[in-house]
Amino acid sequence: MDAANILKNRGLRVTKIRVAVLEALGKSQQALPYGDLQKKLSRFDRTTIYRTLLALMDKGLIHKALEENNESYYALCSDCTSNLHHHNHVHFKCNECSSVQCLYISKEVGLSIPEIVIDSIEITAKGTCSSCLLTHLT
Amino acid sequence: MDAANILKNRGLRVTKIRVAVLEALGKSQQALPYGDLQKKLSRFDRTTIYRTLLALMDKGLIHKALEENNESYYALCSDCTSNLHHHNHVHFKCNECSSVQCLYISKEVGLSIPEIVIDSIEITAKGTCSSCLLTHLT
DNA sequence: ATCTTTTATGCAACATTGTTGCGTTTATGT
DNA sequence: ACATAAACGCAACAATGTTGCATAAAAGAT
Repeated sequence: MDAANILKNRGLRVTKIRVAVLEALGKSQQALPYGDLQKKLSRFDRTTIYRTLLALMDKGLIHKALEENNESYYALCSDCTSNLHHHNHVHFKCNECSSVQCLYISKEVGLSIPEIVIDSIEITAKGTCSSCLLTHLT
Repeated sequence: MDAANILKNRGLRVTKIRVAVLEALGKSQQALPYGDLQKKLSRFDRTTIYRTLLALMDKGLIHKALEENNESYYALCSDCTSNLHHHNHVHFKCNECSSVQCLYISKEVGLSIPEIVIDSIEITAKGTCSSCLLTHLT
């Protein structure tokens, strides 16, 4: 399904920047930091970029994969709806190249703590990504 | 051990703000967001607060428990050294009161993904804290 | 296709967070 | 008490994120 129809299905108007954001995140295998998005979308106003990200997050089309050192990394959602966000996947950040990606592995972490109700659990793994590992071999 | 000796043991000079930060975090059962620290430490310059946090993090005395919505939450480390940071505990954020705390439960999450090397795993749980649960009962 | 209404955009202004350079002050060992 | 190395306060700056408002664009109806 193309970006325009994805937007319509969530009750969002089809605008250039929304399509551009979805396509930018869709093309990338990785989550994109805000700075990268701003560079790619420099023809749009910064305010508009922020509002676009908020709108897409609100409708469950994208999510913040990671927030670190004041950088937010955004990625497409795989199976969120407007009302329900499912993010039971793992986020991975490479310590060498700082790339962030969503690992779609099912990882159920059972946690139960007395006197506390746990609704969701986020897992962030850090290490070395495949492309950085490859460059080590040379 | 008091704050002054903790600082000396890590090769840090004992200054008012470092003691104040350690005591503020030590007194609180929760991780403190930067904004709260700034309020508590308003007698010090903002720059100094930032540099203090960096110095204490560098020596493994405190850590960022969570970074969310551009707020960093800081907490004391339990068993980090200058060289080695152990953060294999769980961070918990209450969705209602936004409080953040470190849960010192041992939770080993085994994750292995082909072509990727994983060094560390961070777990953040979200839900309702005990004090918010109590207020629901009334 | 044009009109109308609702929504989104761009711009300006502002708030907050975080960093850097530099002169002054403070902590520590002698 | 003194010397020196480190930390502090201040000013300036950069980046991120938000808000209000006038203008422009999208979507459905005519």
